[in-house]
Amino acid sequence: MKTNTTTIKEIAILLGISTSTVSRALRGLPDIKPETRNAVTRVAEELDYQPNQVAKNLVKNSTKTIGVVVPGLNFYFFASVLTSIEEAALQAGYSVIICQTHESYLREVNQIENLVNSRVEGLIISLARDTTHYGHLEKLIRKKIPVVLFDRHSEELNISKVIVDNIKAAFEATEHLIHRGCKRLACLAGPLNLLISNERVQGFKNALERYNLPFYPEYVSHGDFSKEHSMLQTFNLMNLPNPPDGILTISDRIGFAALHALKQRGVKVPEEIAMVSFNDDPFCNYFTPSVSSVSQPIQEMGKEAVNLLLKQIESENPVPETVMLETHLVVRESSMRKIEEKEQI
Amino acid sequence: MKTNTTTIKEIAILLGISTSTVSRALRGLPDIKPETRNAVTRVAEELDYQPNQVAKNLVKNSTKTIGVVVPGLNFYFFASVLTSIEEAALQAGYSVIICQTHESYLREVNQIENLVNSRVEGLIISLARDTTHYGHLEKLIRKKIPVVLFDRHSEELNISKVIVDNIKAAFEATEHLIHRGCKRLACLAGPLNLLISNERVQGFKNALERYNLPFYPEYVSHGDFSKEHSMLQTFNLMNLPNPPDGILTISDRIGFAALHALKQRGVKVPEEIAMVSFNDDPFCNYFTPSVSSVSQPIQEMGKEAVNLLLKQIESENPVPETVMLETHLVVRESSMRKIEEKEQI
DNA sequence: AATTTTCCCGCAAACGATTGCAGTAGGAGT
DNA sequence: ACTCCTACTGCAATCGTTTGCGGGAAAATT
Repeated sequence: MKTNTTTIKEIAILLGISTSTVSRALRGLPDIKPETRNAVTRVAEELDYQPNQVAKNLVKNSTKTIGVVVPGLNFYFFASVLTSIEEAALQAGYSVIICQTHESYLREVNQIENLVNSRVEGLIISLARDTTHYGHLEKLIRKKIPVVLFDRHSEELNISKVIVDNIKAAFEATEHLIHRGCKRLACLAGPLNLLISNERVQGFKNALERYNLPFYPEYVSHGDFSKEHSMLQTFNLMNLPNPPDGILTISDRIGFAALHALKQRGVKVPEEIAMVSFNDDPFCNYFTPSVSSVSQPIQEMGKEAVNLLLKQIESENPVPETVMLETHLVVRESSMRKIEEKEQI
Repeated sequence: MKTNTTTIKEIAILLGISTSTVSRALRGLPDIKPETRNAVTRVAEELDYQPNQVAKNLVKNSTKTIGVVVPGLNFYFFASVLTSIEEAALQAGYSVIICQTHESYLREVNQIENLVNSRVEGLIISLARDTTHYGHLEKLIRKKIPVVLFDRHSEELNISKVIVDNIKAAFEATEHLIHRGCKRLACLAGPLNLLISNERVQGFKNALERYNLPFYPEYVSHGDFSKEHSMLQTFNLMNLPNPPDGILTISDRIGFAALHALKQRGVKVPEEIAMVSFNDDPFCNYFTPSVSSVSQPIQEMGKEAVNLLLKQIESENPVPETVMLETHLVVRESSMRKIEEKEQI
């Protein structure tokens, strides 16, 4: 259907003046006689004039928008970071366009291309699960389009990032399990090509090593974050001849599914198996037992991502920066088993 | 920083031909000599030419985008509908711009205005909690901008909608509780001005009436969906001289909080209090007891919303349509109390 | 050889705004 | 009466595309 849009030209014709005068009048520029200004604003009001942002963008050669590309909105973590990104962007006078990749590499490439074609002034990206090569991102660098990666990044890329020390975070979470008396520790990880997953596994391993606990490869299981897969991974762990007594899951999505699986099996958490997870989803509180989880500084991540991006947009010759933020472990019931005296730290 | 963008003009100059030829060559239009076409595509490739969507939109006077405005992305329901909207839009060759209102009326007005200024070709909207007057939507009608409301709508507006029969859904959920032997039914509702909340309360009342159960106003409690408020509402119910033995919550967010509160009080669910909720969030499965909930046809809602919108965009004189979709109650543990013989239906 | 047709390609306007510069009218200054 | 400002306003170019129309050269027809 044909939309009713009034243009600056129509106003100009109606008043018998030029479009430039109308434009200036509407924007409150000086050098416009009060009477004409009033006339213009009155007519604009009457005709419900709304400036065409598309035309504005073209002439200004600037859209004042940034694109945000995330794997999905169904995850607490991304939905929340996104909200804080939006907030920070708004403060700076930018609007944001949100895109989901649904973990697909192809979609990621497409979405980024579309955003670039729509002339966003910068991109904040968290990589899809399936992204293993980075030509599309290198292209952005070549085109000098400001980019900031967060959470799901890649070491290969010389791009600004805002991340957390996943190795340290996982180390501390594992350490906590060890302190609570766990001896046979398992880890439910994500896909093999996902950096943050591997980093967390690394932290897990480091902790075992530090505390002289044996590391069995079969105790580290990789999955795709799905509920089904995660539960399967958990069952597999339980079917081992010597099941673990502590599990680190590298995401709440996995953790919740694992907990569910354990419940189905009638395993007592934390008595028989203690558990720590990642992301501190608000639902952690709702579970019985409530779930211990590594909390990421979501607000700050969004804010920092926007900061880094704006810095790039504004500076003439920006250098990639990496901002590393602090995590903290939120201890809840799922990891609080009673410990014997001698083990207490 | 200055972005490296190549324009059609640069290609034209480089090849000593006109921009129109370049434009036609790139778009595969006829009437271009194969050699020139090849030359153009080669240079375009080399220079990483990406068409400026902004300019395209301006001349075509069409953006092939639709705007989606939702209260927030943190809710399973909206995040999911959104995904299915995106899917359907993509199929039809449209991209979507997602906006959150964070339940604020002002934000809703702003976001819609921005989208209109950016010349989206239509809007799919679910109203903010705080939206009580509808001038901004009536303006859209006046401007003949296609709009579809979903879920959170208003009866005052003569606009296309895709909704569910909330009264019926709540009736059935309540009926189910009655069938499971509940006698003193309570309802945890949303804000007083929220239509879907009131509809669900109405369905709740209808069921009580139908089954000759008394209705006590103090058993219907209104809140703002927040965890804190919802828990408080639950405690208040429990503090009544004669606490309920069945609760209908009009959203999982409220339901989960209520369940949490009941657990804190040591109330046995469903034995002492049975519970049914709304939205069928996947987390319903994870709770102990798992939560009975009214499932909404999320996929269809998104698809239908896009359908209705496209119909408006394409037709010359569209009439508002209302699509009402079917819900179904998913019964889980939270409502399955053992019932005595005589009560069995 | 003259005419018609076909095949390519370019000119220029258009989309809806912004903006540098020029121009006009009226009043002030001398 | 002349110049000079000042205060407004309009012209026209511009942003990067698309597109209707016209035109020239080569090929085909007569």
